[in-house]
Amino acid sequence: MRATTRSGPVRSEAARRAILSAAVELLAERGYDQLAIEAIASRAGVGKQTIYRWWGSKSAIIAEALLEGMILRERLDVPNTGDIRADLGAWLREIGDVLLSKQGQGLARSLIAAATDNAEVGQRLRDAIAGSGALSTRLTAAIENESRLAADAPIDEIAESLVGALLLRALSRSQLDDDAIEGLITVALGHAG
Amino acid sequence: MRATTRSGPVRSEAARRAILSAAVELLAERGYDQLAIEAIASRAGVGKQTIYRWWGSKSAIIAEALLEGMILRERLDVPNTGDIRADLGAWLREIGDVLLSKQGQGLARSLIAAATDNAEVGQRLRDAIAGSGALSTRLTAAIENESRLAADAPIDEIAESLVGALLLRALSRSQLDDDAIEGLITVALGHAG
Amino acid sequence: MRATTRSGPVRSEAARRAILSAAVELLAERGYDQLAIEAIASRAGVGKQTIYRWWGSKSAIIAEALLEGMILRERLDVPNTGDIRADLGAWLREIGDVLLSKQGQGLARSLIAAATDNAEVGQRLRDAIAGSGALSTRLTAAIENESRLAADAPIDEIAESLVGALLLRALSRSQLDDDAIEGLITVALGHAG
Amino acid sequence: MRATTRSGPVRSEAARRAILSAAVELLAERGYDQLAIEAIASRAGVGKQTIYRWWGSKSAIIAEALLEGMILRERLDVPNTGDIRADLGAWLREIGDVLLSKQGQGLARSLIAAATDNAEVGQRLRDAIAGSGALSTRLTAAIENESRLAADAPIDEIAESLVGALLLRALSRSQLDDDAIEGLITVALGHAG
DNA sequence: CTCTAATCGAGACGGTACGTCAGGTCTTTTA
DNA sequence: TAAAAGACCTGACGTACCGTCTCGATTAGAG
Repeated sequence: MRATTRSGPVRSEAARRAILSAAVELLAERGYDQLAIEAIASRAGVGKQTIYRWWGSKSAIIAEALLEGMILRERLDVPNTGDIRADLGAWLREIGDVLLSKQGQGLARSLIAAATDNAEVGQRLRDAIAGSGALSTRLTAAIENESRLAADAPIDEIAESLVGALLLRALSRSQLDDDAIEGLITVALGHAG
Repeated sequence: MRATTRSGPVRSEAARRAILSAAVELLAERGYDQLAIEAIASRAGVGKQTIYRWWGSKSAIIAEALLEGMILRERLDVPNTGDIRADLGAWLREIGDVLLSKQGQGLARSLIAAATDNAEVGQRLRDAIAGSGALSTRLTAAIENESRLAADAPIDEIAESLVGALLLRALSRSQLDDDAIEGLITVALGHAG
Repeated sequence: MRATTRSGPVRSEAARRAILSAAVELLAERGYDQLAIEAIASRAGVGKQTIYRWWGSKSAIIAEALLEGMILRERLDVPNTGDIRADLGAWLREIGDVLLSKQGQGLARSLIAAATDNAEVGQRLRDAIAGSGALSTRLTAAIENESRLAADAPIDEIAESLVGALLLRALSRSQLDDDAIEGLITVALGHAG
Repeated sequence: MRATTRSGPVRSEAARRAILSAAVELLAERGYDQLAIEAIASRAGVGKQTIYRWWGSKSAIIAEALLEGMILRERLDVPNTGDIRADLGAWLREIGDVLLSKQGQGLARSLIAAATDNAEVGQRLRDAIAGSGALSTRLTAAIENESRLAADAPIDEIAESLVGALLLRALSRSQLDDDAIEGLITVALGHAG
């Protein structure tokens, strides 16, 4: 008894990449709501069926592009100068520029919109920004080396608070000024009376 | 010199309310993406044009319903027993039930989706939960009476952090368990090492 | 006992004329199918209800305009030089110019379209061109004075044939060249072998 | 060097026929003005886009149905007993029944209405009744064999006169009685004094 | 070196919803 | 109480995409 082995051509990597690229481009240009599968297919020079064969929805395409680092790839690292307060400030400023600036607002809201109809996008978005990645690592390091954070500081919730505040800003279209950044850091790092 | 007064019939309040009600019902039933203007019109027993005459998009309808308190009306008050930590815990549990429970998740994500294409929804969503309303008031009271919060605690940012974290949970479909609630409160109220 | 006299303003003749004029203008500009009651009202500076109060349909407006001679008023007279053949030729050329020329085709087809949904328009169109008016009169005169037509020539049917042929040309968008005019006259005036 | 052949699915003949049939049915039931593309699509069990993909207007559908002989197929032949006068009488009576009778009036006016916004319908309508088809043929035969028509009788204009008269009758909703038929035949076949 | 099966680009198909236009009715204000 | 203005419900318009389904051509193991 043998496993029946498939014959015929194999999935085209070129098509896959073209689709992801087209999707990312169009997401930036038009926003998630205006992003049409037909437009992706056309831009990628691909038949619609090739998309439907491999992805179940447009949010799944975005999820995969996110996973491949084709969106939000750079500038999400938290610096580590030894001063957690300064580092968080720099990071918030950086990420605020990317996500909340005039040009970037669309992107942030597009990703949020994608997350609303695909759990995986939500997860990956969270991971990409707050996740096991850079932010948590930096906070952990701060506990050990900087004694500014209590040893039992709730790292996950700190990260969530920061990222959640960013999300809320993106939704309400408000910029992140210096005072707000200061305030958020104060909350994150503790401010008991 | 008088202002020229328009003659002719006046906007129908009955139609306006029927539209808002239908929109709220359908939002809960189907979610924002599946919410069709035609369905609202049909459920409200109204012509589509009557909707387009007064609102520019479906998100504008949601924004108005939010303003009228037709969504998220109840259970958003923060209790005041004199113990801010306990009160915040109760409030988070309550609101977590509304927004993150099986039935409620749709609502939270629907509101977020609506916010992604309408700044006003974003603003009002923020106000409705974190706004000048209950949460800030309770935190201010805590500063004065409970000496758990420093006098200069950044109240707005605390509220933003809490609400943002809730929305982030809604996006990534994670429940709010007791540990998470504890963590969030610790962040909110300060936990310096 | 007195007759109860109606109070209040009486039908506005100004409005009536404005409506007919606007209808005639728009009929010429846009054609019957594109002729909208709302456009007539707007152009006439009149409320829609003022139209619906007095007319049952847009074709009824056209019928009245036709009756008032606001359409097809001029150039429909048949000349009478004593030579019926020459006179019919001149008349056909004239009317052919009005109804079948580039600019006029629309008018002819518009009137035909109006006739398809209003019997009165059909009747009046026929009367206006072939009717008790000029054409029949001229043919009758020809019988008496020119002995080219038999005394019992079926005048009504001759007129019908000529006008019908013109309308048929309008429908099939064919011009009326000299040969066709000759042929029609030959048919009209008799040509037995 | 070969012509590049399109790949992909091919036009559905079933859909095409269903659309034409539905259109013809609805034309008879409701008349041209009340004929809605949506109703055709629905009756044919077809998406609207499938109609718009292949036809530019509802009149184009009627034009094609006319070309396919789905309308006015039967009973338009002119009999040939050797007596042109009798034959034309029979034909006029026949066609008058079809087009001008209570049931048929709608059809005649519907076709005329279709012709007013589509040149092709006008042409085909003319061809179907007066065209190179039966009527002209019969008249030509009469010239050769019956010596009732002069050799140079203007056949096209005779046909036009007859059909035009029918058109005018249809527009003015008047029946075609025996006297009128006699008169028209007299005009058609010549009656010089 | 064929045969077979799956992939690909293309795009037609039955649908749903869009946002707009106009129809005919009803309501309000002004004259 | 007619007339202007215009809101209302209805229904159809023509368009954009949806997700499914053919097509014909191409391509890579299996026999």
